[in-house]
Amino acid sequence: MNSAILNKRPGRPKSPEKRAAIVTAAGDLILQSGFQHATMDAVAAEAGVSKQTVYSHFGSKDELLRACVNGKMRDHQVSADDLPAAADARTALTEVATRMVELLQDPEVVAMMRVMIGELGQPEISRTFLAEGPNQVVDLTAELLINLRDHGDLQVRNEHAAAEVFSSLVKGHFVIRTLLGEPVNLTAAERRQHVQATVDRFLQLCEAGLC
Amino acid sequence: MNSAILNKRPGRPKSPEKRAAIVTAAGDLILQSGFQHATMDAVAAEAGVSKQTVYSHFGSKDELLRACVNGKMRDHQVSADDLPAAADARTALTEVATRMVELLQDPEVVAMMRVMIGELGQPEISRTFLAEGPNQVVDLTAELLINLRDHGDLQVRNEHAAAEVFSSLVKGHFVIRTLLGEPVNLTAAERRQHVQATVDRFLQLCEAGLC
DNA sequence: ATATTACTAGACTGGACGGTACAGTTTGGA
DNA sequence: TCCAAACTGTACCGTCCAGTCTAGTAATAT
Repeated sequence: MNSAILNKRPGRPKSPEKRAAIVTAAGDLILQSGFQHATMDAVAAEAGVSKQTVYSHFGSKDELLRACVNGKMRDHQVSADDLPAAADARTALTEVATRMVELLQDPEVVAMMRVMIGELGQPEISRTFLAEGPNQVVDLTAELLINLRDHGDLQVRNEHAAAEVFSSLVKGHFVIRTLLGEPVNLTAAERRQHVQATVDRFLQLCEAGLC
Repeated sequence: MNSAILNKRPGRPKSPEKRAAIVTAAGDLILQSGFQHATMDAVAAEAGVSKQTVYSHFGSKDELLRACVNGKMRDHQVSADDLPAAADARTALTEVATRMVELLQDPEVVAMMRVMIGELGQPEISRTFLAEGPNQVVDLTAELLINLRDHGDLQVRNEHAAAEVFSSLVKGHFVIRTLLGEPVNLTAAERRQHVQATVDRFLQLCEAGLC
């Protein structure tokens, strides 16, 4: 049935497992030590696969890396479904800020940002990353702010500017430090404290009409 | 006199001009297209100098790059001298924010950040950059806040946390966008507007006791 | 069973690049 | 003037790496 649909060609089909192993290996290597350190030989070895197999699944290193980045982006993608439903501004914003902090502390996410920033080479890739990552977060936050204004207890002047302020406050000085290699290890308590302070500040700005 | 001090060795002295040309060439190439794209051959060609001369001034590529980064850092260094003297909080903060925005828009600075972030290779270099760059800015801002509290019209709870909030607000969403390759072209008016909004917000937070 | 394709293992090519060697030229100090 | 060292130019070495080739083996569709 399905085989009739999936296999139009005779002979041994390509193993999806091997393909997955290759992508995983490449991802690991990239996030471990950057883009150009992930050689095709290393990928093949790490995936437990011959180099030729790598080239049979992916035509070139570029293609493999693109597939790899796309996969990672899918893994960490945020969408409208992630928006909290609470109409109470403080609760909703606290929830969002917490998720944002978690995201920013995720080593995979950080490594990905680092690679994206360092690799000027593929402008389309970093463009996509920006759109699906940071910009997407701001856009979704703006959406949330509109919801809170319309059906909640928040006053917002310019939702997009406000969303940028909020995300800036959440990011704080952590991101740049992490990107530059200084390990930032927040305890759960510190994370909570930062989130709360951020939400307090943002709410204050909204009340004062400065957002 | 001085020649007796400067030249202990016989023979032709190394040309400082060539040394400078090499560093400049390397800097240009690095900022243009990253770290590993600046090959020694390219540096030599760009500097109008033979490769051997490059190696006579700098023992290795690493050494050249270090010298190069140090030079750039000296060029853009901020120090306590840059702190505004005004006791009026709004004036002083506006001035600082303006300088920060200018710094963040400087293509050289951005390129340097990008290189530092992308190049995990030399931890000491990026560590230094962090300390002399972003961290230094925050520290100096904190110093300014103390001055304003002690001799001015500002209330600040925790000067360091406040400085981080301030710098985060100034940076906003621009930095990450720029780093990811999206050109952010602010008109002078937009820059002024952003600075003013930032200062307004920060002052509001201070008055509310949230900084 | 057979054709067809996937896969392995390893040798290989070609180009890029860091660094060296060397022969000859220039430049400055003593 | 003469020596020592800085330069140039070019050839060269070793290494790394993307990508290819080959010969043999394993799996699967017909």
